[in-house]
Formats: sequence, structure tokens, C-alpha cells
Amino acid sequence: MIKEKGLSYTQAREELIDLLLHASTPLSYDNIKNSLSMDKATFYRNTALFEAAEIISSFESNDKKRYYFIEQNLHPHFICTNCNSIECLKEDIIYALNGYKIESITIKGLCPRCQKNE
Amino acid sequence: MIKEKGLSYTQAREELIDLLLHASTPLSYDNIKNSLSMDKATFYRNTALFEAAEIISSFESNDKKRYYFIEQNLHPHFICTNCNSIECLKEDIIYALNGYKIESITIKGLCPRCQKNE
DNA sequence: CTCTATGCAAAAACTTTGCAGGGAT
DNA sequence: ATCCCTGCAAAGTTTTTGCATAGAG
Repeated sequence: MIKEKGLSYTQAREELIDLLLHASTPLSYDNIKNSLSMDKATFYRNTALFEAAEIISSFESNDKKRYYFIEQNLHPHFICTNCNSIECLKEDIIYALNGYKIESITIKGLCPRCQKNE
Repeated sequence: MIKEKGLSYTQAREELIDLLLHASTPLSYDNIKNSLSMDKATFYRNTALFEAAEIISSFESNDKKRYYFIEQNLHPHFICTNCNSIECLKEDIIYALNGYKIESITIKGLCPRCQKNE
């Protein structure tokens, strides 16, 4: 997959792809720093590279960048402003916005648990 | 408006409300630091306060927080990953997500101009 | 008069960059 | 052998915090 995009294969890149591919939710550097064997500079350089190659996408939440694999079915990510949890929403809300190319959708608000406890 | 939410009135708060109220697009501290008469600490303290009071809402883009007035019609904000422009989208994509309370919607991608020049 | 808001400066949190050495082809 | 990748450390950016003073009620 790495080579398909014209990037050279390295162990760090494989490790990163692997982590993101199997993640159930978008990951920040902070989320995985303990299980990463690479330096943060390498993490950030490679996520930037993968993003440019359209292998992964990202959004920002709580001053952190979160990265996730681009999949066929673009699904929105939900960020709870109360408990700060991140969720992948099932609904595929792919509306064609005239002329726009959509890469990611992020929704902020209260998740069901937090809304209940208001 | 400030007092309605139980906050005390100050000149800095009025200035801030005024700027955000008349902005055509969400603003970051960086965007308006030159026209602000308050310190950045005051800016951030008050935006946090207004956000808690549900007067304004925010999202993050390019490592910066952007703030905007909460309006009746919740409209999505579009962030172009190429030219970094921010746009308010007209379409009111207010889908009731079962159990979730939606506070803001952010869409990243390519704006029409940038997509054309690809 | 009291209690909160503000400015300033310093700190914190996250990400990026420079450079020298290591690894891929 | 060459050129790109990586780690380390230092710098950069944005936001937050501590503290003394100014301002609102």
C-alpha cells in the first residue's frame, strides 16, 4: 500500500499504517505514543505524508490532530464537548455539495450519555 | 445579551461579542488580534466563557480555534484543505442524530475553486 | 467595598524543523 | 553509493495560568 502511492517502504511507516488501519477511532499522537516505536517527529512527518498521499485524513479536536484511514464510505466523526469522546457515526451522510470535494465531516455536540445527564 | 446569561458586563466582552456578531465567517484570535483592544488572555478567557454560556461555538482549523455566534439555523462550516479558506455553507444540514445534540458541523475538503485547479 | 475581570509575563501543550547519522534501493 | 528517512534536541505556534492591579456592581 505504501509503495502503491510511490512512497518508499520503511518500518516506521508500516507500523503507523498498521496502527491506524486497525484503530476503531481516529488517533492522536498522544493516544498512541506509548505503543509507538518511532519518534514524534517521525510520526508527524509520516502522517503529513500519508495525508498528502490521501491514505489518511485528519481533524482537530482538543488541540490535538487525530488521524484515520480514508475508507470508501465516508462517515462523520462525532466529538462530545462534554466527555471529549470521539465516535464514528454509522450514517453515511455523503451529500454531494455542488462543486465541493468532501474529505471529512466532523460534528461537535453532546453524545447520548452526556445529553441524558444534563 | 451578556447580562441575560448571568455574566457581568465589561467593555472587553462587548467588544468581543460585537466582533463575532458581525463577522461573516468564524474568527480566530490571530484573525482579529490587530483590531482587538484586549489582551489575548482576556480574549481566550472570554471566548471560553461565552462558549460555556452557549453564546458562541467553535471549531479548530489549522491549529487555531475559530469562534462564531450560535444562530438559529445551524449551518456547516467548510474548510478548504488547499487554500485554507473557511466558508459558511448555506444548506441547513440539520439532521437529527438520534440522542445526540449537535452543536457544530465542520466539513473539510476542496472548495470549488481549488477543485477546479486540480 | 467586595469580588470578578484584565494585563502582563511566564508556562504549557502540541507540532515542526535542523542536523547528523542510519537505512532503503 | 546515493538519497531519503529517522532520532534527538531545539524552536515555533497557539492557548492557558499566576499574580497583582483595575473595574463592575
